Amino acid sequence: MENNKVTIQDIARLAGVSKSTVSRYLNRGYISDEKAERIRSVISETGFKSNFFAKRLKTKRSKLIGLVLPRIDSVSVGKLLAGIGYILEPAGYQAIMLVSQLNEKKELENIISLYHQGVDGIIIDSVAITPQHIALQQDIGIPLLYTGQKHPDANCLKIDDEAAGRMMGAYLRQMGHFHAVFAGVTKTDVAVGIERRKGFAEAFMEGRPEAKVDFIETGFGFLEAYNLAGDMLQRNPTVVVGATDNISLGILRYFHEREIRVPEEISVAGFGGYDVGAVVYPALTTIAFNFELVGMNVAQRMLDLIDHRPTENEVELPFFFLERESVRRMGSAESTRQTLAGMA
Amino acid sequence: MENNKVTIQDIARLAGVSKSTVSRYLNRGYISDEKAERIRSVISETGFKSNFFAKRLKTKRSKLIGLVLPRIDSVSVGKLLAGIGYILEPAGYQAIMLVSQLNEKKELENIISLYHQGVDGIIIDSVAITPQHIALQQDIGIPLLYTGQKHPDANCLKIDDEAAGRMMGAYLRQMGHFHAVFAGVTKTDVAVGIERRKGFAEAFMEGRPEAKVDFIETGFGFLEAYNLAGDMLQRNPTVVVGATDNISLGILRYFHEREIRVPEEISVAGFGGYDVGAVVYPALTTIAFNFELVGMNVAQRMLDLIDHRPTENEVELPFFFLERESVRRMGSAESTRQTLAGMA
DNA sequence: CTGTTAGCGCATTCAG
DNA sequence: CTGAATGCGCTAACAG
Repeated sequence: MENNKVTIQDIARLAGVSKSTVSRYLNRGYISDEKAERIRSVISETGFKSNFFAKRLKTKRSKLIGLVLPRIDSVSVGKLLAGIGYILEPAGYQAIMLVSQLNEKKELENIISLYHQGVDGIIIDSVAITPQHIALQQDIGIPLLYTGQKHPDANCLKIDDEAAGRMMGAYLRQMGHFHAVFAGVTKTDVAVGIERRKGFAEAFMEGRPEAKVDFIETGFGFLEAYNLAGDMLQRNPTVVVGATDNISLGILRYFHEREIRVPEEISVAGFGGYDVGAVVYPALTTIAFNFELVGMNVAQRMLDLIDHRPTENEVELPFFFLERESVRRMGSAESTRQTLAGMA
Repeated sequence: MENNKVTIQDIARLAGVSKSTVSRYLNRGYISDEKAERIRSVISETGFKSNFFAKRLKTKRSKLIGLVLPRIDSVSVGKLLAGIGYILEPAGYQAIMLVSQLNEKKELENIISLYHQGVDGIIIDSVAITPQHIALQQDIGIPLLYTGQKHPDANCLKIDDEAAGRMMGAYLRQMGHFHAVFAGVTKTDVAVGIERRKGFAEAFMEGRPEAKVDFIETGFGFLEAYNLAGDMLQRNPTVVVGATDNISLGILRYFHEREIRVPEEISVAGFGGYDVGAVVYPALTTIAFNFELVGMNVAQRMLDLIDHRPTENEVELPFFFLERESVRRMGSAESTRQTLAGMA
C-alpha cells in the first residue's frame, strides 16, 4: 500500500522489464512465465495497485455505474440497492449514487452529472420520464436504464403496476367488496399514480356497474395518509386501498386510534409487501413486490447494455399476493341479508 | 454534451487561445476579461465539461467520498445516507458506496478497495473496529472516519450508546419496573451489543440489588426476535427491552398474537425511534436517534478532515426519549397491593 | 513474446 | 496576463 506512490514504472524497473510488459501482465498478457513470475512477486512486495484515474483516462471505461434515486431512506429503495449490489459487485462494478428528492429536474441534473463523471451506465429509479429524459439519451453515449417508470422510447425494467392493481381489484371484488376508496398519489408518478390505480379500478368494477371506486390523492408518507383517513371514511367504503403500504399503514393507525375495527368494520389493503406490514395489527393484506429481485434484474440488464449484449425491452417483473388479516370477506353479511329477505 | 468529445483543446482552438488559458479560466485564473468571455461563450455553446479522470490524474483529488455500510436496506442506514448527502452534495462531493453485509472482513476489503479507487476519504458505518482497521490507517494516506462504533485510536463520531442505554434504564426504573429482559445482539457489535446494554443495566439496577436484568441474545431482524419472544416471556419480566426497534417490533407482534396485552400485562421498549414504531399498537416507547443528523455531522467532519481543519475526536451525538404507549407505570399495581396488605 | 513510441485530457511550471 | 512545454500513470499500436 505504502503511500500510493508505486507506479507501473517502478515495478517495471524493479522487475527488470518494460512498462508495457507490466501492463500486459496486468491485463490479458502475452507474457513468458518467467517474467510474469518476477512481476508478480514485485507487485505483491510493493503492494502495487494500478492508478484508477490513469487507467480510466486511457480505457474510457470506468467500471462505475451511476445510480439516480428518488430518495434514499425508503424501504423499497433500500431493497432495490441491495439487489443491484448483488449483481454489480461480483462483476467488478461499483455504484455511485445521487438522490433526486422526488424532483424531476434534479433527476435530470443528476443523470447529466453522473454522465460527466464518466460512469459506464446509469440506472434511474425514476419519478417520471419526461421528454427531456428521452432527448438526453441522444446526447449521451452511455446506456440509461429506467426502473420505477416506463416509457416506450427508453430502456425500462419495472414491475407491471397495472397488473398488480388488477390483481388487487379482482381479489377485493371476489371477496365481495363493492365500494372502495383508492388512496393514491399524484398522476405525475405514472406507475403508481396512474397504472396501479387504473388496473385496480378496472378489475374491481368489471361487470359491476353498481360497484364504486372513489379516489383520494395523498402523498407517499404515512403521516399524510393518516391525516386524510377521515375523508376516506366519510365516503363510507367497504374497503380502502392504499397505493403503497406506507399509505395503508397510516390509515390503519388512524382507524386504530378511533377504535374502528379492521377488518370487521372496514377492510384495508396496500401495495408493496414491506416487512412492517406483517407486524402491524391487523397484518396488512398487500401485493408484494420483490424489489431486491428488481434490483438484480436491473443491474444485470445494465451490464448487458454496457457489453452490447442483446436485451429485450419492456420486460416487467413478477409480484405476488400476500393475504393477511386486514381484508374481510363480505359474503356472509350479504348471504345473511338474502336469507332474511327470503324469509320475509 | 455531444458525444463527450469536446476537450479543453477544442475549446482553446475555437476561442483562439491556448489550452493553458482555458485551464486557467476553468480554475481560478489570471485571465483578461475579453478572453474569459470568449472562452465562456465557446464553452456554453459546446456544452464542454472537463474530463473527470484526466483532471483527477493531475490533481490527485477525486471529490469522491467512499462509504462503507454494514447493509443498505435498513432504516437507520437510509437516514444516515440522507444526512450525508445533505452535506456532501452542496460541497461538490459525491459518494461511492460499498456494502459489507455485516461482515468485518468484507468491511476491511471495502475500505482498501475504495482507497485504491482514489477517494478522498472514507466514512465507515462499522460493525466492529478491529486491530486491522487501526493498522490500515497507517498505510492509507486519506482520512478514515468511523460511525456506529468507536475506538480511541480512530476518528469516530457516533451516538453515545451507553448514555442512551442509561436513559432507558433510568426511565424504566422510575416507572417502577424491577425485572427487565434485555433482548440484545452479539457482543461483536460493541456499540449496540455492549455499550447500550451496559448503560441500561447500570441505570436500571442502580441502588436496587433486588432488581434484575436478564439478557437474551438475538439478531437484528424482527423475525429472530419474534421467535425468541417466548423465551423472554418465560423469564416473567415486567418489561422487555429490545436493543433495537426492530427487535421490539418482533416481540410486540408475538405478544399480540398470543393476546398478551401491552402494556397492561407486560411493557415493551426499544431503541432507534423508527417511524414504524409509531404506527404499531401500542405505539412503541423508544430512545430516538436522529440518524440523519448523525449523517450530517459525519459528512461535515469528513470534509474537515480532508481539508486539514482541526476537529475534536470522540464527539458523541444527541438522542432523545420518545414516550409513547408501550410502557406502563408499575406504581398503581404496587400501591394497590400495599393497600390490600394494609387492610389485611 | 517484448520493448519503444505515442498519446488519453488536463494542470502547471516556465519564459515571455 | 499568456502560450509552450512537460508529465500525471497507464494502455495500445508498432516493430521487432
